[in-house]
Amino acid sequence: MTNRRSSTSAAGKTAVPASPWRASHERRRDRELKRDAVIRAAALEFNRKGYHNTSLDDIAARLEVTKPTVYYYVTSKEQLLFECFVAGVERIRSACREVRRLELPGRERLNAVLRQYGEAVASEFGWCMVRAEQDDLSPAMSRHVKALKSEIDQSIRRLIREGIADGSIHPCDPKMTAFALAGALNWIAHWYREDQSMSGAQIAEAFVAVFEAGLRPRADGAVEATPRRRSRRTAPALAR
Amino acid sequence: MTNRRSSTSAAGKTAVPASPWRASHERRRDRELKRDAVIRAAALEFNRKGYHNTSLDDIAARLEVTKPTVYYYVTSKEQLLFECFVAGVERIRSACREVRRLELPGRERLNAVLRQYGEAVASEFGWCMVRAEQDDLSPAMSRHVKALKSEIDQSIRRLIREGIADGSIHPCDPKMTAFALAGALNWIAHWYREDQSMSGAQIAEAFVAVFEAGLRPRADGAVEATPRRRSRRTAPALAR
DNA sequence: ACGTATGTTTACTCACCGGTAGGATCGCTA
DNA sequence: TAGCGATCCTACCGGTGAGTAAACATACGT
Repeated sequence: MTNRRSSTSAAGKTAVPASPWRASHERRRDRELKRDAVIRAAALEFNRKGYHNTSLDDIAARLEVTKPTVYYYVTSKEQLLFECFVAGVERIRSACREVRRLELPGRERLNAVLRQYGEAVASEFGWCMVRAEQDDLSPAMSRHVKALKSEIDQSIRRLIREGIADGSIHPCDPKMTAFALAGALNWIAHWYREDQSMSGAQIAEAFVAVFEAGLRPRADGAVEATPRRRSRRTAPALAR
Repeated sequence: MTNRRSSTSAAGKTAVPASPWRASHERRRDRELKRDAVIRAAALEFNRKGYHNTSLDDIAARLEVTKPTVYYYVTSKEQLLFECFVAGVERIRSACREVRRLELPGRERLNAVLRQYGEAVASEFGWCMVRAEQDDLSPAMSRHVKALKSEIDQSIRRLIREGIADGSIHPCDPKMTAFALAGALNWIAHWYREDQSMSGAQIAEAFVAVFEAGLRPRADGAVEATPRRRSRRTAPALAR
């Protein structure tokens, strides 16, 4: 849930059992916990019915409180969406940062990011992350969202360029390729609700395999880049 | 715009200049034209601001008429969205049908469909096509939408299977591959509004190239499957 | 014991928007 | 030119849902 204010100066384990600070610390901590619960509840509800079809009463009901209580932890419905978005996207951003330390060929680093990306999109915040549109947000927040998305896009493009440079990635147009990869992964949020026959990690892995191989048959007989577990089930759903 | 009722029995060119039927024919034709204009206006407006942030007054304003006039051609806002969806999707469906006649390897046939798919998503109806969610539609229409989407999905999967069978497509999981392809293409609708540096056809072509090649370098030196026209421009946008 | 922080409620306002009733207008036909 | 159907308007209704005011409750510090 990636919340700031996670450190309230000193820790609560200060031996003193009845420290005058403890209570206020615990309250503050409690508050954070509740706030996160509110955001999570919003994400779950947005998942089910979409942003516009979810009222704050719905979210409140899920938490078994009333609407004003929700407003006690959050200033607006818009902010709720924004926080959900951030929660989802933060995971990808950190993956982008982490990967820069790795001394691996570009493609491997890219794959690592894509895997995290896929899992994030399949998480409870995936829907919000993917559907948070400028239409639904104030200009200020919209800009913020756009900036975060753009940052990720640029990271992916850079990884692609680096991969091409070090020969681990087939020469291609970085921009279009990044769009294609991100799009495929983003779309997971649309069908994952209905078709949960695989875990987020499994989906991410399967997608990476698809991306790597491409459609055209390969000269070398390599069939699958990664050992695959077949999860055979009658699987519905589609483009949607 | 793919509208039924396009043939009103006889044609208007019956030599008789003042046929008593002509007027009514022309009126009927006129009506269809106007109806299509309404739907198109809705699509354009949904494009700009999203379904929920577009009021029927907005749509009416774009047409320089009033809301009841819109209702004269359409029974509900929901229907408007539905029609836009159908307009977009129909193009893909017909591509799927057409392609079955072609005596080509599976991959080529798949590519043909994907190209149409990409162009459809980049059209004015792309947004509606892609974003028409069950959340926004009545159960009945939602089912209808789902069925159409599913049909397309199944077509793509079949083409993939056939391609694998005839050796023109690298062995892979048809379901996941179809999801990845459709997702990448669907997502075009999200960024195409902001980044129109390429035409729909160009984007479709670029995507097909990406899909074909895959990320992993190829043993054969083939760099690009299709001769590419570079459209160099500073291009913004990203994952979104 | 008592004021004060914090947390939660009831009860409300207010704007917007989908949809409709009913009337005015225009062009065609007789 | 009276009449009729098609088209489009003004004016309205009703529901919904975001957001708020203010009371109420509980626990905390003193």
